[in-house]
Amino acid sequence: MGYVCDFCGEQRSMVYCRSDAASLCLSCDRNVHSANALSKRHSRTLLCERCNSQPAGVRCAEERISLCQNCDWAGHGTSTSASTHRRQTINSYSGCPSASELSSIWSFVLDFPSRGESTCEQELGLMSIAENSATNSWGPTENTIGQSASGAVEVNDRREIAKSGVWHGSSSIHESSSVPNNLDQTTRSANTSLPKLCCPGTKCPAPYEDADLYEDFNMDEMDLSLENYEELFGVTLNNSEELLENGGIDSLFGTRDMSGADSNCQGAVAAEGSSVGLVNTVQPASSNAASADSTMSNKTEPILCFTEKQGHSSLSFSGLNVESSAADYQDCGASSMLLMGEPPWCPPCPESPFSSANRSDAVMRYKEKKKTRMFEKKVRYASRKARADVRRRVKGRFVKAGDAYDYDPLSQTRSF
DNA sequence: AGTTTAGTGTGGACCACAACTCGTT
DNA sequence: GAAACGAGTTGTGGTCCACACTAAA
Repeated sequence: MGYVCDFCGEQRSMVYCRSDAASLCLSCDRNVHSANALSKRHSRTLLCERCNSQPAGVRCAEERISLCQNCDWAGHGTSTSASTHRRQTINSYSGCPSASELSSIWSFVLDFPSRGESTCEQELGLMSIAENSATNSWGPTENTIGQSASGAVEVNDRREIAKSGVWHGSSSIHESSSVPNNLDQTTRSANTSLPKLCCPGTKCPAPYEDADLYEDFNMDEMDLSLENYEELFGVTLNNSEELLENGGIDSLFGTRDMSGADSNCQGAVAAEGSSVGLVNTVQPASSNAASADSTMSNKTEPILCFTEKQGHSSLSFSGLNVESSAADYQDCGASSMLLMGEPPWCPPCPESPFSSANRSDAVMRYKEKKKTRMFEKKVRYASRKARADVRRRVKGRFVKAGDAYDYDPLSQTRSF
């Protein structure tokens, strides 16, 4: 069970989609989840390599295996030797990431000991980033890469970063310890001409000037920074709480749609920043009413927004300076890739009130909170949805089989 | 400034029935 | 304890409608 793709039944499954409760190979994952705006929002993660039926939550660096919670507990919770294994959090993504992008999320994905030879991987390698940047709906990729000279980030650079597997800006793998930061050169060069990120609530000296600070940079710390908005930005916690209540980081970063003219990031100032990794990761996004709501309802409140205009990137907070418009987002597709991991948004610095313990506590709290909250309608039973999708109706209501209908989803015809 | 009207947005109810849950045998 | 069975419950999407809110007259 779970060894082969639930969709094609041929390839070995690699990722797990909770929404569909399905294990898929990479190509089917891509096919299935590029079908429509809703499917693009499905959150997927790697499949547990032990039980092959559950979504993996961690990766054991020692065993080089991705494990679900149960298998992780079984393997590491009991054995004293194994319990010391270094483990990385594996988080989910949505949208239609390309091969490069996937490999940047899961830097280890290409050297799975047991799966490296599958067709999926071959296909993975064949999927070109050009194809995706031009055609897929994974956010405004064409806008976020290939910057001007000042931006100094080109697609090639990005690919190199991806290859290096230490693109922590987007990787959801949290390995904060001591991965050599190949990003240094790129970030340094980029940072010399790009605005610096600054966290008003903290006293980070020359933030992000030191490329080491990028080391731990990914989305969950972004979450964290919002969770601790007050400390970080000196605004009332209510605002950030409400922001989170209303969809929080998901809406801000386009993991949900934002439709219509109201979806523009209502302004942004305060802190501007950019990072090579982040440029490709934090994508403004797309068009979801819920998200629009959240944005709307908080439009006078601090809003964190990433904007990209003519090669200039800026990551912004608050709600004043409009650097982006709805048009910027409308092409983002339903879902930019959502990367959840440990977010090094505001990296720890000596003066920061954030001790690492507090940080991890805050991350835990936020993750717990996020887990228990339903930000959007989730289809629990795909089979029921499939049925409902094809059922005939009268004025939107289901009708008995054989009865007259005025709407047939399959044929769009009427029986009377 | 206060009242009325028109327009817009939102959320809940409704429908049939396969899938699911749970208790009983 | 496991399996089979039956009864009750749940969840699915498009449409309608009541209600709340806003802007204009």
